[in-house]
Amino acid sequence: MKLKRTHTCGELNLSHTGQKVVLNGWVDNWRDHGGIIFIDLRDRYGKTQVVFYPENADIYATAKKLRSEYVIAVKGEVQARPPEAVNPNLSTGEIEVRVEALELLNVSQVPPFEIKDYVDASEDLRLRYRYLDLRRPKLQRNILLRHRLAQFTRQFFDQEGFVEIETPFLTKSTPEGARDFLVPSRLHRGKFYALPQSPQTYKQILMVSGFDKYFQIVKCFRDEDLRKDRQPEFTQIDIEMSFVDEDDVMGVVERYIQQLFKQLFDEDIPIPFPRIPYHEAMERFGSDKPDLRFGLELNEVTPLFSNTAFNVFASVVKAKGYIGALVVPQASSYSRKQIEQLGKYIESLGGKGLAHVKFMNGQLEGGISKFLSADEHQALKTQLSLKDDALILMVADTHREFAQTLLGSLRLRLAEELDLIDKSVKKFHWVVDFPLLEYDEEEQRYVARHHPFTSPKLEDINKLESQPEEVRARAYDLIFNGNEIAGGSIRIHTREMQEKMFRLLKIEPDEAERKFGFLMEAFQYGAPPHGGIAFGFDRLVMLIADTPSIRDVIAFPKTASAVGLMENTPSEVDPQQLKELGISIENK
RNA sequence: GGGGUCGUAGUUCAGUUGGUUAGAACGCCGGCCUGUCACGCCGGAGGUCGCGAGUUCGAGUCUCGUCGGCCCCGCCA
Repeated sequence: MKLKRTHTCGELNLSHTGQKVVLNGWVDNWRDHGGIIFIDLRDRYGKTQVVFYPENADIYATAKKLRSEYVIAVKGEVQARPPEAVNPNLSTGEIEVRVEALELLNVSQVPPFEIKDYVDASEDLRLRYRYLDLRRPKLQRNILLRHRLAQFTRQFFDQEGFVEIETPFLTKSTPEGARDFLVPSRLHRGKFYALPQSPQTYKQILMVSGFDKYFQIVKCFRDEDLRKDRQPEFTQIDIEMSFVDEDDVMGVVERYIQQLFKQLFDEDIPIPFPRIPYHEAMERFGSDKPDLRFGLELNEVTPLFSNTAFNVFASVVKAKGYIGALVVPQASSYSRKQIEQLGKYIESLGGKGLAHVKFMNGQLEGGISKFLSADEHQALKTQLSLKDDALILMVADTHREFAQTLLGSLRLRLAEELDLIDKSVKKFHWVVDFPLLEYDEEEQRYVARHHPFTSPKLEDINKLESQPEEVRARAYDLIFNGNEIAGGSIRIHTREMQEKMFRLLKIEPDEAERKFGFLMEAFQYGAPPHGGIAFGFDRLVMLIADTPSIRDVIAFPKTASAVGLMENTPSEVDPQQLKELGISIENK
């Protein structure tokens, strides 16, 4: 390549007029006027219009053949555009480059879709040709934002005295939590490494080592089903600190978020963030990650129906279940069909159904109103402070939290349909006081809600054996506009407590020893009290980039079925490779 | 594992009650054009209607199966 760039395609302006410059880039668009030819040259910094005149026959002949996505180098003089030809939509729109030399660096086939932000292509096609999709300004902006966030993160935690330490990817499979990705060992036939679900145990051991404040921007791997905000490999900002309690960890995180928005976007985020106990979040919003940008809170109405004749509610009351209501104001125009759709939605989530009544002209009508007594009408009216034109949506289920979750999902859907969310608002808050354990019906035992290294609250320790489900954890989740973006806890740091926890989880002592013996052993050599948190980095970037999918902020993501469409992963391997590993494949 | 939804030209889509030769826009190819910038004008090529069965005189359209994309439930300490 003879012509090496002196400038990028985004930086030239009137002040460069008269200068000889060289630009390298891709043909974004071409306009051949017969005599004069315009090319928009594109690189990641922007676009610059270059002009070919017929004077130089050789160059002009080559220019005639230029097509979309050809890679070229041009040399020429920066000239001011005629006033009527200035393009105000382009940062370089006041100038153009009059080409004196042209080097065709590479041609391109006609791309399978146009590399333009205003041209759509299906996502599978864009994933198949990810390198072309990544040429688009929109995706480039996301990737560059991700880069800036990563750089800010390193700078912030460095300034706060944190040490970035790498932990292994070839780790040990653990019984609790997500399914592991396994890596067979060639040197130890029949044995496997596991890719880390998170560097949890390593970072705790680094605390035992005295590193005090650790962070890492690190890949994690979980072999579970995907969602629009979940990929099998994803990135965490992993943080751990010694000699701290909840307030210290939450404090660092609040400063991090505040400075992030200040430095990157000059936005002021007030701290500290509100803290909402888990129980309250469920009661008021039906979610452990409530979106606080709008109201529409849940109302429990179970007691109103203690003697109801309405069978559906009566059976739920009898089973000590939960009946809750959402009151949608000025919604009497909701059509029968729309309400039916909401009912189908509840059923698709596993609910038994959605009951509704309308409040018009001072009384309840429609829906289930005819099954309710006059007293019940009055009680609903009073307790829900009903005003005319309200739509009341009710869900009942024998399982209290499940019913609340259904209403929580309905609440989000209604907010979307009724446009209740002010998208310019940024709401950060903590959810705290999570239950330490939850009962797993399938496994017939308690499992850790967060993870088995989370410390119980001191004041609840005496309930560990008597009322395990009552014990609260020293855990905290950070919620941003209804999305969980970070979660962490104060950890257990003594062998005794850790053993007790494993016993509660019905993990046999010899299994605990095999899987976590190294951690418990480390605790015996002066483990400091410690705690930490981890951010879902991709999710954070996704929310800040305001894009609907985590795939939009990952250079090479997988599809919903965990397939890499560009490189075709996963794929079969050479039988010789399997032989070396001592692995044979069962018939499918 | 379960549910929903989509699949028609290179791309994004339309396609009526099952009925003649499946359309549009953009892109692509050829021609014309010296101030355009999502240039313009003229002409042209381009289709295994995802795949496989079935119903029917006749299927892009209906039925069943299957594959793939996306979304949700389960799952994700």
